[in-house]
Amino acid sequence: MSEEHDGLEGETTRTALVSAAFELFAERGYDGATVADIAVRAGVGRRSFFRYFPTKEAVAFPDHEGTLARMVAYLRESAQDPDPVARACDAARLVMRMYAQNPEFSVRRYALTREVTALRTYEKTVVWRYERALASYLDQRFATLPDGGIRAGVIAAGIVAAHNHGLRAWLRSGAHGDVAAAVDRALELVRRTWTDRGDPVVVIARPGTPAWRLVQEIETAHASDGRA
Amino acid sequence: MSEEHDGLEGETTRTALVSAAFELFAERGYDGATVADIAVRAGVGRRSFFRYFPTKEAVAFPDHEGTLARMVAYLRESAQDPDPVARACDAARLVMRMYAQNPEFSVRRYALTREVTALRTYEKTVVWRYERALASYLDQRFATLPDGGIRAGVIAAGIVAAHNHGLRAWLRSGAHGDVAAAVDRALELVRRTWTDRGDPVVVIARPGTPAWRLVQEIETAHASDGRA
DNA sequence: TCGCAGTGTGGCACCCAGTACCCCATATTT
DNA sequence: AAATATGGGGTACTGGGTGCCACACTGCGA
Repeated sequence: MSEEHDGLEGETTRTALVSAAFELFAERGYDGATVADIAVRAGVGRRSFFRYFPTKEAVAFPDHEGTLARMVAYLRESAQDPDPVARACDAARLVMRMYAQNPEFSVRRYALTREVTALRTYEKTVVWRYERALASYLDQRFATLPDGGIRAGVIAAGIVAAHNHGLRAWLRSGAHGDVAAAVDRALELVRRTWTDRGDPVVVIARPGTPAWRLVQEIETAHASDGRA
Repeated sequence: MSEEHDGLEGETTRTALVSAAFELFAERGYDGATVADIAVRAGVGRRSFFRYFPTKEAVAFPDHEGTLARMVAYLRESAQDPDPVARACDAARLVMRMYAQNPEFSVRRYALTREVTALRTYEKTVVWRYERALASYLDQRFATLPDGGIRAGVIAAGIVAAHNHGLRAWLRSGAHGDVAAAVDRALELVRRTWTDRGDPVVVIARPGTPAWRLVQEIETAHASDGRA
């Protein structure tokens, strides 16, 4: 137990490892910094590094576990939402917000991830977990639909792709501009094409038909359009 | 140069490494078989293993490099196809056919990949390369569309998800049934929702209108529907 | 026939991530 | 004060991956 702590005890060693890692990655690059180096700078033993992070790559994505847990919780309480696709899009926005909370950190990590193969690989497994969460949620909601499983997988993949497209454009720009707007725009494309718009209604009206009659016709047609 | 060769020389050491690897994986599991073991059984030095495969995981996916190359070539010569989404779906079918060529091998690899984390991770990077190829192709074709980049990414992700859904259903079944049909069904969902169907045509015809007149109306309307 | 490059291979030696095991310090309990 | 849980440190080991060098073979020109 050393004399100098940065303040809080308990959660600090973890964050100390993260900042030490990113310092060293900036100084010597990812491969140039060993786990032993990181542990030394963080003031802990090498062995302790692996108590906090299962692999060296994991230290670069310290906040994804929590976000995934929040997403799963969010989806669990969304079992009754009338528009599952929109709800899944909202769940994806949780990830965007996590990135938006630390723009500088996110941008640095993005740059690092672009150039280090091991981190790109690890990132894919992280993204995969999000996609799986969305897909299994949609799968439940689509249980009664024909090809529900396929739809669920395809839509989940589309949501993740759209979300990441918007997010990465923002990251490439150096976190200038509005992330939420970029992600919203991308997600809206997915939501629009996959939320069931139903069949178009054709009303045949002879001249002289009152307007309220037309409205009534259209509304009853739309009302009977839902599959439920 | 040993006395016993299996026949062909030159390409054989690579395939020898692959079969040695799968033998040992079946006997001792993935982690139980070291690269040195594989090399010994294949009759080559440990160092030579890494001349043929960059990592231990890569030996489990020996045929994906070639398939990716074929997909890229196929897409390169598809620059004029009127229906890019359908073309991208066809490109994805190349992967399905590669799996269908060796059903037993594919099933065994699938089982192995399910239970070994390292292989699942590696598989994601493989899939990622296919998705990137499809996305960049669609991106070129959608260059003039608004949100073309987003569409490209989303559709590519959807195609990959649909393809893998059909493929994995077949693999889980032990390679019984028709892969092509399963993949076609899944891909058709994607193609249908993303190929521009244009606006529906409404023909107003009074009683007595001859049938050829109706057909003519509809066809001219459809002909002027394309964006080109 | 003799070099001589190019290429594929084996054999080290080495680095480092990740793990099993043991030990120690502190805190809590009895 | 002794015993016990707990969390972290240290050590040694396994195994993937790399750099380097030496060696064999092949084909080429002198």
